[in-house]
Amino acid sequence: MASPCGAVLRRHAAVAVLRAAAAAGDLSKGKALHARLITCAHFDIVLHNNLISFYAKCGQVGLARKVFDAMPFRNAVSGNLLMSGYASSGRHKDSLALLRFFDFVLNEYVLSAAVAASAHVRSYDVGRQCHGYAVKAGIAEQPYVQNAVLHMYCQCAHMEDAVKVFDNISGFDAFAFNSMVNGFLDRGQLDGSVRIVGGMIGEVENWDEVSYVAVLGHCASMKDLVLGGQVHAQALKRRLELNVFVGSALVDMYGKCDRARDAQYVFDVLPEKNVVSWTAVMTAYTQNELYEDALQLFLDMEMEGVPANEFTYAVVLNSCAGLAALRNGNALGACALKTGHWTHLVVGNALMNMYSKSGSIEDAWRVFVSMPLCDVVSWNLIITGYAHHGLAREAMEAFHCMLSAGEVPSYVTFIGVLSACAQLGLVDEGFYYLNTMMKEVGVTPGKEHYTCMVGLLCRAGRLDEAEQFIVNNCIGTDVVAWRSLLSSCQVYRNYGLGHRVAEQILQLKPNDIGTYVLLSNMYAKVNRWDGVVKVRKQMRERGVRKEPGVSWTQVGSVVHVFTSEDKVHPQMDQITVKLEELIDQIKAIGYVPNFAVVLHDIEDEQKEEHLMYHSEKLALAFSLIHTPKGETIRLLDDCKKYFEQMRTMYKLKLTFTHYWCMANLYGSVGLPEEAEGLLRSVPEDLKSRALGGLLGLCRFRGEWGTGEQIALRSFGGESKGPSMQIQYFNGLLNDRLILGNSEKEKTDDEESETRNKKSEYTDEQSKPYEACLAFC
DNA sequence: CTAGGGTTAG
Repeated sequence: MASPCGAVLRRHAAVAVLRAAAAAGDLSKGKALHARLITCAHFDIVLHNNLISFYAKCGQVGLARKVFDAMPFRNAVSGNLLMSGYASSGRHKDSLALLRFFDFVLNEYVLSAAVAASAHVRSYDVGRQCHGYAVKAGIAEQPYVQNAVLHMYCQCAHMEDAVKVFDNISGFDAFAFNSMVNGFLDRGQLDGSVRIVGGMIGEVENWDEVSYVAVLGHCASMKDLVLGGQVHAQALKRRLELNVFVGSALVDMYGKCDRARDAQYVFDVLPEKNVVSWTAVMTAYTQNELYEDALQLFLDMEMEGVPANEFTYAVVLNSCAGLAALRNGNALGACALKTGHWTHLVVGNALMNMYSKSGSIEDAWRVFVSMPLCDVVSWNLIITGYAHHGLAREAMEAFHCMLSAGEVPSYVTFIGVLSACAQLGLVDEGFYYLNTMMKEVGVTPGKEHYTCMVGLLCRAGRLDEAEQFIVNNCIGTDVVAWRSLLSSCQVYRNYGLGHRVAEQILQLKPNDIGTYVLLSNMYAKVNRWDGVVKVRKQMRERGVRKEPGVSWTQVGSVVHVFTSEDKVHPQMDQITVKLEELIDQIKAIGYVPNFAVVLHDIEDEQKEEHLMYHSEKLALAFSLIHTPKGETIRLLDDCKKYFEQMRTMYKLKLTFTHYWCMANLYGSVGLPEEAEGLLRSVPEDLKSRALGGLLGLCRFRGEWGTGEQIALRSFGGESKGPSMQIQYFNGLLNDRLILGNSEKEKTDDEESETRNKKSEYTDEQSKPYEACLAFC
């Protein structure tokens, strides 16, 4: 029997049950009650609102909406409940769309929800309108509204507006400070975040855990390990280091400050690890070049049953990129496809990066065209990827596509574009991009761009202009720019300028081996042996040594890394036996042992050992033991890394020898496509000689057909006629060794050394591998 | 019957 009093009682009971069901997440209990209420209850706004609240908390925002739509009268509470329902299921757009249907006055609750939704969808316009409404309604000063507005301006990248709101707040409010720090960090405005963090330091006792995360993010961006350590100490004091958010932020901070071990320690003590903390520690490893450890952690994570997300895939793919581990990268790409993460922007970008760094620009392109959406990073990857691979025309074409797609080029874009211009010798275009277009899009040229321009001028043989350019643009203290000029001086045999440049560089006291090699070579060319002595002396003083060689290969799913004189590999005995066997075999067919070219003298008795323990040889012997007959062995080492650095980062003018060695290395480890691709990028003036390297390889392997094809293709449409090409190829067949035709082929390193000592050093290090492959 | 900010990628 329904009486008014009974109805009220029942309504109170129903509200209590709904709240309990919502707290327990018990959808069916609440639904059953709803069904009963429809038949017998007296419905008012409060009961309706409770139903909305219940459905929203159970994640059934669609049902909550049905209740809302069916209400005869609604109030601000109904609106707010529905909006927060949409917010918690991430449907911020739908939440904003509701505003048009609200037939009641918006209060501070609804407005802060609306402003928060605008922040989520990054809609400055809607957010500002809401702010205006709040000002008119006189509730803009309410703390919740004010903070939501402040956060909205930060998210929508209008820091000027945010600062205005921020300045209006009196006293210390953790929320406001946190939003400001994160806003500045997202925009990369470190000066701004320094100011805000400065204001927070005296208020540590008022920080909440989000403050720790924000300030740690600031330390990570600034690489401020001193402040970071202090924040860590404060977190320990308040037992916050075990909080998964704070812990992950600490891991990230240590990783970005180059402290991988500290990052690992923080991670290890975390009692609850989620996918973010796992990914953060993997990132720390990757950024500190501990790629194998990062990949191992990925497996550990899988073992723990924590599913990877798109960021995880991005990180492990970057580890693969660092290792040039094409097979792992491919497999991880397949996993990402299977788990549905492939379509994420970050995964696509990481895949492109991996393929590009592993030498397969075609695959990078395939990923690029199949990505559902791309951003400026994707375009940069494809442009710089093409430029890296010596495909400057394709790089320029991609750049023009980018412009017509309406994407705004960034700092990185112009590095790729200018280096492509340098490869193509497009001086005027280069200056147009530097002086006109970069201004138009608001990118301030940096050292990298100026260095590209130096390379461009050098490439065009305008060495004096290049020198002037260095001086005019105040990059005279940059060793890289001078190095670029110095190597060009050698190419163009301008030893007068070269000598001057060498003196300049010497004054800068560089600390990398490559520069000293160039310098000593330069002095040797002009017969200034006093200069060579000076270079050696400075090198010793600065403690510059040749870096130990590292090579790696993949057998099954494991990447094995070898260093020179490696003695720790568990299968070292087998490897040594195999290696001795191989060396005996190739000695029998006329191989004369060569020695690694180093700048330091090797004692006679150590020579044989150096030969034996050279890292590439170890990796090769290992691969041969473990790889089925006929399968391709992929062996990569620092040569590739150094080569790419010389070519792209330092913008060095490479000599024929560099290309030859690299192509030969690729060929000898079973990557003839890479060798061919590389040789296609050889500058015109060096082409015929570099081509000889690849043809020689074909000859060595008895691949006549391939050799002929390469000869035809590489010369096709260019200066020489077909018959000449074949003749050239055939002519090479008669030489026992390709390098036999010139004494200039010695590596730049040691030319002076060889001249003095008439020693047995040559650059034919790759030859034994060819022989090995011919045998096995 | 109602509310805010955070960690991982290039």
